[in-house]
Amino acid sequence: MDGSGWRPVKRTRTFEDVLAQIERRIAEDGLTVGDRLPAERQLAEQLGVSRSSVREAMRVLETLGVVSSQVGRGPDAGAVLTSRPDSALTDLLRLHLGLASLEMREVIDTRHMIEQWAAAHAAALAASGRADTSGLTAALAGMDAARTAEEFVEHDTAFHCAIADASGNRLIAAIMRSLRDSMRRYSVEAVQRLGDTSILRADHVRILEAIEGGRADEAVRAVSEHLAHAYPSLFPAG
Amino acid sequence: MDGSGWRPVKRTRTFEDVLAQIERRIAEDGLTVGDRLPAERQLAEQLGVSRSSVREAMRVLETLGVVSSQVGRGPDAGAVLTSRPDSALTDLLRLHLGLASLEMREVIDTRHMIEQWAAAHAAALAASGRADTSGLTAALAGMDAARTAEEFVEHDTAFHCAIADASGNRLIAAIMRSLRDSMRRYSVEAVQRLGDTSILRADHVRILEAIEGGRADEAVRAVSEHLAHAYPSLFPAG
DNA sequence: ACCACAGTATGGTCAGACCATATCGAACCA
DNA sequence: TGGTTCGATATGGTCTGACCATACTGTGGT
Repeated sequence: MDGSGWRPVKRTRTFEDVLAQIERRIAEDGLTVGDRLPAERQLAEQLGVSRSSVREAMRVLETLGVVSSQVGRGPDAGAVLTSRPDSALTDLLRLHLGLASLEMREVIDTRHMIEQWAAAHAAALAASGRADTSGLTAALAGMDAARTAEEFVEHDTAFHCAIADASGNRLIAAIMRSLRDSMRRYSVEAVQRLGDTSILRADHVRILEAIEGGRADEAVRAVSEHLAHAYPSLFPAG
Repeated sequence: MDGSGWRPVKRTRTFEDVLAQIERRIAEDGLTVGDRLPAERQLAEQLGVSRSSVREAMRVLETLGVVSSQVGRGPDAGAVLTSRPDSALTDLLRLHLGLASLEMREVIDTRHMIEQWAAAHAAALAASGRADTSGLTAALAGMDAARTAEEFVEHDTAFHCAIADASGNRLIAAIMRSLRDSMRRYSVEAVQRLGDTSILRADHVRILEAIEGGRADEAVRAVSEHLAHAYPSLFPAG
């Protein structure tokens, strides 16, 4: 070890530096959704790095759902700040499920937790007239019109995501969407195994009425029993 | 429109193609944590793309906590499959909070939800002797020894993350860790405002005893009242 | 007023070079 | 035989410069 001091144990890669700079600018300049970042070449020159490094930083930001890149020219082109945590969470779940570092059981338990919370809070908001339940009835109609398990699951997903939306918490809604996206195949198989969806329909109506009636406890119970109906193998005790 | 078929509405960028190929190989070859991906140059040649595109794909995978890159040579060098969803989630939350597309209230409500769930399930596991609560007592001791709000919050975070770990759900534990990381500053301020931490300590003991005693309902109540004590402004009704 | 077309700024991609790091291996010495 | 030294090599990290595809911008002609 030399006496002139320590070099950091972990080197800082250039793109990480670029990331930090961009994050700093977002905070200092108060940038928000819709604002544009400088062009890649311009950013590279400003920061004294190569365009490759800037691009790698952009890939990270894009992966995290913070920017969206558009080619071409004009006001809509370039890297625009957005807020799409959904796809980031979905990718994360899908890849970690693929690596077998997460099990489906964990995903479904998480969904169960969120589902109950969202239903309770949506009901509480509805009780004071601040919940939008139009998406729920629309999804219900979609399920009735569905001709395949895939279609059914699509609208079922929309129904449950609408509950999360109605709960007023965007983080929980984003997690819900990602959970449903990453377990789509599993859900389709569950519906196919079940065959008859009339029980699920009755559950959905019960959930919807509990939420619109502002009865949070009843909504939680309804959600819980609904999941037991949809995945009987995971909730053996009922 | 030409008669020879459609071009996709959305172009597929090269690095997205690389990502799909890598994901396919993970699934087909049954790769898992600890396995190595081919070297960047080799992968580029195999897929017929430039190294830049491979590198951008690597940045994405690294961002999602799926690979970890090491320079040098030997068995540990190169891109190794890992499973670190925590930092990915933390980055995601931090950036979206920075963009003001998420509010602290939403984060704390989510934490409240997870905290209750984790406490209940940790208690249930403890009732059948399958929960490891050693991390809880260690964190408790750490809080007693803390001399600053920062130190206290650090061990407090460890305590609550240990509950999530003891719940046996890695996804929920990862979310918990990310939530706490992204609200660290807020927690420190809350503790400083509070001044006296003896109430929090009593809460923690109560939570720990409820979990170790396998009393899930009591654990949920204890957690809820604990959060009300820690953030009185957010839970006005008690 | 409209349209056609060249100009241009943007991201997307590639090729090739060089650097820093860490291991491997052979040559060399004790 | 055993250890050390030092070059070879494989790896990711970075930079440069070029070219392409895309989509707006502005100009000029009708």
